[in-house]
Amino acid sequence: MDNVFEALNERGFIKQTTNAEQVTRLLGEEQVTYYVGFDSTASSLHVGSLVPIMAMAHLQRAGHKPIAIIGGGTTMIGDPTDKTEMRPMLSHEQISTNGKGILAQLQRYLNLNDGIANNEGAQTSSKTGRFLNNADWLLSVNYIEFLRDIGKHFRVNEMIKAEGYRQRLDRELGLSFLEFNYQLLQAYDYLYLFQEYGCRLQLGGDDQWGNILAGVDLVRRVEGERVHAVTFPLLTTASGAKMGKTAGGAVWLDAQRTSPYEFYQYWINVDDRDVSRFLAYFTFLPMDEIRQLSSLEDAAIREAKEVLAYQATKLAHGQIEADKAQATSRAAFGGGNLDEVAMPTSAISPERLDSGIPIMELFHEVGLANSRSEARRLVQQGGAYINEKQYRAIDTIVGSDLLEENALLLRAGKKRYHRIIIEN
RNA sequence: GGGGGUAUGCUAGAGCGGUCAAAUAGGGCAGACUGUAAAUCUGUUGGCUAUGCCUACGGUGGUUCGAAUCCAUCUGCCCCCA
Repeated sequence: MDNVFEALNERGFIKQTTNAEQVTRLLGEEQVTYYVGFDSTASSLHVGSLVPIMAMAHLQRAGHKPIAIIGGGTTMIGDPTDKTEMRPMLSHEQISTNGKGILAQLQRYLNLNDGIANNEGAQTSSKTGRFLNNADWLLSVNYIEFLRDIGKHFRVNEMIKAEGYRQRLDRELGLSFLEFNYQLLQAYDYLYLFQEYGCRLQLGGDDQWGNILAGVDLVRRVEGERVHAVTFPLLTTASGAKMGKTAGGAVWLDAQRTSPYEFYQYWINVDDRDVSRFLAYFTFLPMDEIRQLSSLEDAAIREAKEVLAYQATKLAHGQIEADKAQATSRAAFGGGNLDEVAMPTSAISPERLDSGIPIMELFHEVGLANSRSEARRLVQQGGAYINEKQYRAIDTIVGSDLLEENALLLRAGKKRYHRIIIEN
């Protein structure tokens, strides 16, 4: 059987490692406990977090044991490395609320227990991972002890050489002492997880390399043990944008924020040049199959995109939702039967429709336009369709005469659909 | 602690006291072209009971017939000195 590390590497997950050979050997010889920290500034993860999640899942499938932590303690400080400004600080309660949402999402990909609440949980196997909040150990840290036990291992001279800090210092942007400590806390996380759970591998985005290494060093200094680090490349789309950004903002894993259909559409609409990379990252399909899909050209690339969208949606929302999303998408764009399809739908009373509704009001109400003015523009510019017929007059009144099989199919622009059915 | 600067629409960034809902760029949206892709071109981009009205240029007060533009003060951010 292939070594997981090699498999990950083949899929493009590996950017830097402390030592590729040693990591490979470690993963081949024993069950390794590994950890990844997740941003807990929101109650949902977005597709950008999918890279670490998928990597964790590959590792767990190979028999290793994950720990996912949310930065209840560190988020309260704000990581200075990737930002030119401070990150927002959140309250403890806020973070643990967010954590619940994040855990639920991670559990779709990983076999994880809430390590905080029900550690005694029933169906745990040796692979079952943990979900922890670093606030649990960071908040109780005693400052003097921390300085003495941890702080003494850090050289300020070295810390300020780090790219992230240096940028902040060079630009005279200022770096608060609070932020300067971020690295120590993250390093301490690693030490703690090593001591408590025998964690010997940390993974993270490449921007975390410095912070992760600080942890590796700390473990070596304190415990005299060699632990490892692996980073993922930071994903951008072919057009240079950050991964997972779309018109309406981020693409979330939470079905409430980004519906499975929208999620599916995100992947379908991915840039051609991103397809093969994304298949490797965001699906579990064997590489042979991915290579085959990647060889498709021109319009046929859409087949590959469909596979990508279906697989990614299935992972995030389950097969049933993925099937629905696919059917909807196919119907909407492939000329299939739109009536049978699950798309955003709302109901309207027959009385209201009988008395007629201005087209602007209708498009605004169902969310295809954010305001009446926007709806007006949409109509004027020829982007408003009802039952696939374009309406350009802003004084159009939509009445029951337009019903087809008791429903109205609204479309805004080329891709956004909404169906209206009659209430009964 | 002292001195100075800055605060504008989704973002960046212009803005003479009237003609500013506010230049320009990016982003977004729509149209054309396409493959539900990219690139390109065009239009559009505060709200509304819509040839007009309302709300907006960090907060609050003031000067003025009239302020995003002037004054005072408060707040945030930044810089210099200590």
